[in-house]
Amino acid sequence: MSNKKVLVQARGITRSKERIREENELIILIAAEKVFAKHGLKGSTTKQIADMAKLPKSNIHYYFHTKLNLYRCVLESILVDWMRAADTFNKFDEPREALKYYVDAKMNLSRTRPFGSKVWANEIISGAPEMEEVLSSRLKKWVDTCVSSINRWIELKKIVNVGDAHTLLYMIWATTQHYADFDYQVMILNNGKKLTDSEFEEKKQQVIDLVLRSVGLNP
Amino acid sequence: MSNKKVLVQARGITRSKERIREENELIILIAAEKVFAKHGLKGSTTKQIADMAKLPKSNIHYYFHTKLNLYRCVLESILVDWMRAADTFNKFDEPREALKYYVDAKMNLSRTRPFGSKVWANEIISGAPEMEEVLSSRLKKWVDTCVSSINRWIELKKIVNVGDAHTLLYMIWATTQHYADFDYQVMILNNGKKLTDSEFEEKKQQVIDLVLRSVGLNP
DNA sequence: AAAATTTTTGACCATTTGGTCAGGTTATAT
DNA sequence: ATATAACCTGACCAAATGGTCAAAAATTTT
Repeated sequence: MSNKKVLVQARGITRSKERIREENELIILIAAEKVFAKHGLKGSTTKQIADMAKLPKSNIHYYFHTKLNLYRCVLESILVDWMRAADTFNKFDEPREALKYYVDAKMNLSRTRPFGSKVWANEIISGAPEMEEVLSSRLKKWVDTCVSSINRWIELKKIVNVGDAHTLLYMIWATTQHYADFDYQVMILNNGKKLTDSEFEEKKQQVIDLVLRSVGLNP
Repeated sequence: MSNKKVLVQARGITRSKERIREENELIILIAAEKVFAKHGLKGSTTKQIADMAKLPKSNIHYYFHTKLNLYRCVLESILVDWMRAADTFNKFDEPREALKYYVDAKMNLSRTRPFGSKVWANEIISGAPEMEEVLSSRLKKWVDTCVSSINRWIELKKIVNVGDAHTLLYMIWATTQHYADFDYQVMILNNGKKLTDSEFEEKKQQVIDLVLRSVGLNP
């Protein structure tokens, strides 16, 4: 019996069944994201996830059936946040605004959801066995519209001709995600201390400036 | 009995013992690098590595004793190449040259040794349990000298003031390694086709130009 | 050519792992 | 209040895994 449940019952309150499912699925998803981030799909064990969630292992299987299914659910839940950040790119006509807000959104995501970024990174590094379809359909489509925007900016001479627009996009992805995926390395090179919020804000602004200058815009 | 051995013996030639060890260790290291790149340390099995090397599992243990030791050897062997590329940065006084040749070297490494880059990425993502010391000693020292160079360029007004020099360094690392670590994603977004050599050369030049412009240099 | 050394490998083992299941508990509908 | 449905979990299992070992085969040394 969980501590939470004991507390709740001591007050004579009962959790509704719907709430129970909702709560536990969220607890497990959050725990799984951390464990998958650190060890990848194959390297993570359901026992580790259960311990992280402070639930018995059987409970994980009760809610998500298999480890692979839980993994897919984690990826899916990350995708939601990811696509929301992606939207910002097409909200602005001017490259200066679009790039600035997109980099800002991506950096914030790296700060607030580093484990999610790591799970994605692991998935892609290992050949995207579970995300192949998402990549070649949803992501491809989104990238194509971005590429069009960038190419239009180039035609209108609003930014420098970068050659292939993908190269710019990859630079933005890689640079912003670096602060999530390689946060441990960043910490070590920051004299062993995690970046403070204000240090992170500084870095964010610097990244924005680097990106703007890289396409010939004066920040 | 391996095919190779049969061939060799059919010609009445015997391999020297030293050569045997050298050869097999290399075969295993190359196989292990591929498997570790795809599944990480915990997710890779000695059986997978053995199959990839086309050797019996016992043979892996004969040469490297444990999986962890083999993993460390793989990391060590990657580090050699990695540090060689790093040297190019300090070979030039002018930022234009230094940045150009460093990005060039890093991009070439991503092209020729993608699996090594992935193993490193996995190691850092999972908190660098085996490479902590290397990171905080060798890498830290190298980064410090780079940061000094960059800061000097800024003082001499040879490049724009980028704020923290680390930010620039991270952008270069992230962007160049993206072509190794996320090669699968790059392929999908390149209409499912691997980048050809000439396409890769184009990308490389575009990355160099982006980096140079990002610090205010006209490529 | 015989002894010593190194390499090779199948058989084996203890442990770990993902997953099942029966039986108990808790909440909800009637 | 009782029946039904949902939730919970310890005990269990078959398969996979890292690693061992003894004995055979190949090579080098004497």
